[in-house]
Amino acid sequence: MTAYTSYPQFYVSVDCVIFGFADGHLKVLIHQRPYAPGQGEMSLIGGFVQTNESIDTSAKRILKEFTGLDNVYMQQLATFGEVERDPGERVISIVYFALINVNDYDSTLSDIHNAKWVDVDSLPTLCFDHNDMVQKARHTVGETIKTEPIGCNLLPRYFTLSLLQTLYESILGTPIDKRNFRRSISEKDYIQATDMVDRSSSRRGATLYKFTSRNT
Amino acid sequence: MTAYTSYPQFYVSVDCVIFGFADGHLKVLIHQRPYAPGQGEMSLIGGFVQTNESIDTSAKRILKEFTGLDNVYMQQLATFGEVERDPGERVISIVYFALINVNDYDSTLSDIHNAKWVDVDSLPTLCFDHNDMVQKARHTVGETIKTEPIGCNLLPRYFTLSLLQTLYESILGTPIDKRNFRRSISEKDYIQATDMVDRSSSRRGATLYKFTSRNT
DNA sequence: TCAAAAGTGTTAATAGTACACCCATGA
DNA sequence: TCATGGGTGTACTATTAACACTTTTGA
Repeated sequence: MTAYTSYPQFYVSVDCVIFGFADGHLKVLIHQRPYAPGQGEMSLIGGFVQTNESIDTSAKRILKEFTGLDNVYMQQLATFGEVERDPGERVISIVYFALINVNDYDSTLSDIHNAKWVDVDSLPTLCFDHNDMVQKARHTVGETIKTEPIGCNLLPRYFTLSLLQTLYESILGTPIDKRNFRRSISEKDYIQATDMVDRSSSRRGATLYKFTSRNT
Repeated sequence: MTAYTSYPQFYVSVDCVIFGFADGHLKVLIHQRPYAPGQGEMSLIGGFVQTNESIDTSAKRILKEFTGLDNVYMQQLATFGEVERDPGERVISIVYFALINVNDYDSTLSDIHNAKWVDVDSLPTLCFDHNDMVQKARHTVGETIKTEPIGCNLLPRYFTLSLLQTLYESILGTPIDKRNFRRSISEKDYIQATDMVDRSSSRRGATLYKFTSRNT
């Protein structure tokens, strides 16, 4: 039980890159750090691992605290462990990213945590190595969305193909040909048309689609 | 400086999935765990993070201790943090994988550490969650080798195309068509022929190739 | 009637897959 | 002379990329 006592112990934190999609842009939830070091700087959502929880559980707890959400698509990204990454104390940080529907987000929590959604393409300077974390997370989301229907986690239940395309474009950072996009999407079996029509964004109206299995 | 004192601290270990290639098979270096818990069980190469080193540095140090090697291809894989993953104490383990040339391996270290190379396809039961670590590492190596010339780290400086193909087959776990393999490899610019011939494995002799830039 | 977004097919290029025989040599 | 591994090309299929016009409808 005590074979390890000669080894040092460390604070271990979890930082979450929480992605959302709004106004045609990929967004990240950040907040003002409430304590030193870096007090007042902008920061990813994070917290410390507790003794009674696994790191996955810890990530879910933190996400719930800041968004009000359970059952969210979440994935471990990487662990950041430079000695001086946190100028206060040595903290090893395990980074997760999450994809959430911003409409489900409990916006009353914004005030409590000084949190806000910012466009991933115009992110301010964040504390410590948090900008690196976002960059890496964004890259991974981009690679993943090419093959997996993870977009369902960022969109409302019903959505138009134009919105879906805008989502892909904002994640990948490149324009996509409309016809090629629609063909490739329809060859997969992720989504299906409904008989509903959205008239809010065009006179003609656009067919509303839904994901076939709402995978969390 | 003391804003974090109310949070718990943890032992943080690094476990390394060290891959080598010998006898036409992908191998992993494992050893007999010298201390409790799990004393005597087979284990990945690992150690504890020290206060004065980053986690990357820690991984390199551990690799050097067990193989004698510096400047090795190494990549962080994932962090394992179930509460009870180590039955002795709570230990959060950051996993790296490394690709080394088994000929460079200092085999005198085998005796010191009770280490041996075992075929990745007939791995014994390892302690804790180490089998999961190997499985995940192998998957990542397989994905990576499809697009990156990481094979150079597993092979001797000069090698035949047959050996290279065997390497790919052993990593991917599937047979590959010889002509297609040779074409696809020659379309990339990873490797170039030398004027040397290897006669050790065939009467006719096979052209020896080398990687164009020896990336570590 | 027109502005604005929705919707729709074809062609060319590229990448990937399947497949079988001759070559050079030492024993 | 023959057994062994080395070396080579072609046809088919699937995937990806490029590209422009018609439809619907509310203002």
